[in-house]
Amino acid sequence: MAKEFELEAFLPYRLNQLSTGFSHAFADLYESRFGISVPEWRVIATLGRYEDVSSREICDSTKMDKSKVSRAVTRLIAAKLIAREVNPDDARLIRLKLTAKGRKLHREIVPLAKAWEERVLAGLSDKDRKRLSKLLSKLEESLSKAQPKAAAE
Amino acid sequence: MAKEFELEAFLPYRLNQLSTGFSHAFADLYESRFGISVPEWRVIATLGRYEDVSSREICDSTKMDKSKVSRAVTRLIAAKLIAREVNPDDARLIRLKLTAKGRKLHREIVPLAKAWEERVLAGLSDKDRKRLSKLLSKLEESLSKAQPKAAAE
DNA sequence: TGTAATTTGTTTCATTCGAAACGAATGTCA
DNA sequence: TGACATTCGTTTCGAATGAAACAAATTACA
Repeated sequence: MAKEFELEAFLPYRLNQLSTGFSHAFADLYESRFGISVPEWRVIATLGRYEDVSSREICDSTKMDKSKVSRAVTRLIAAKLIAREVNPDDARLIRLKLTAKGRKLHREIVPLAKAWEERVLAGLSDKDRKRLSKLLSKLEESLSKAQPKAAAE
Repeated sequence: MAKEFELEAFLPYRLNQLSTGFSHAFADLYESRFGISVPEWRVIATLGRYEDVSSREICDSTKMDKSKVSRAVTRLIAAKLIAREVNPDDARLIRLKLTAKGRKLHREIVPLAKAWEERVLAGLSDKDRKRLSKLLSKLEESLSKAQPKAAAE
């Protein structure tokens, strides 16, 4: 029965430190330059990959709360970075897509993201990177099992 | 020049997913049972290891914002889980320590944390766990370099 | 000394958060 | 058809957030 407990070695704590640290560090890079926030960047990134998606699909894919997505979408439309279009088959679904301005931003920010990630991972060998990715996948899998919400049945 | 960008493979995004997912999953376990929040649990965990620390030291060690720590400390004192004591050498520093009630909570929650972590890591071999820990260390190191705040000079 | 700068912890403020309530649209099923 | 349930996206609401202002205590240093 161990009585010592080191918060610094505790997995959720370490992940939290890394997550908030990296998110802020990267956001510092693009927030001032492009005037978008973290949730907005995620919506842009999603639309850069999949055109014509609905808010709900963005929720699913980014696992962001739907009110968060709704607010990000509202701001991005106001900034004319994305456009909405009602789905003729289901008026509840709204088809979102990047505008020309949004595509331009996406083209500029993606290399920035890649360069930034590269710098963060600079100390890791190719083998280390693969290992890291694999281990994170295992954790993701473990999380999805632990989360009763996702495993709705 | 790759034009594809997958948010799901982007490091800060993955870390954020894991971090918020795990934090919530674990918090669900103790919030209802012990009536404490995430920042409060961190303060308790820190005081469980180091007695007689000041708020500032908790800030340093947990990397939480000082207003966050201040609020957590206020609530924990109100709940009689920790006690404050003015440092006779420097009246700005407040020596915090667990009360008997706080130590009891700590004794109960630590095994819970360990068991929970064990469950999350269940799919990983010992070797994988060591690798994960080492890789996270490298990322932590990379982050501390990238953060100009910490490297104040 | 004494004055300015720094440190510590609290509080204020505007913003952000997510859970829940909500309206509108669609689906289900008798 | 009609009644009820469900889904999608927005909005409301109370709580949490972090940056900045702040008071009190200490330190630096002229």
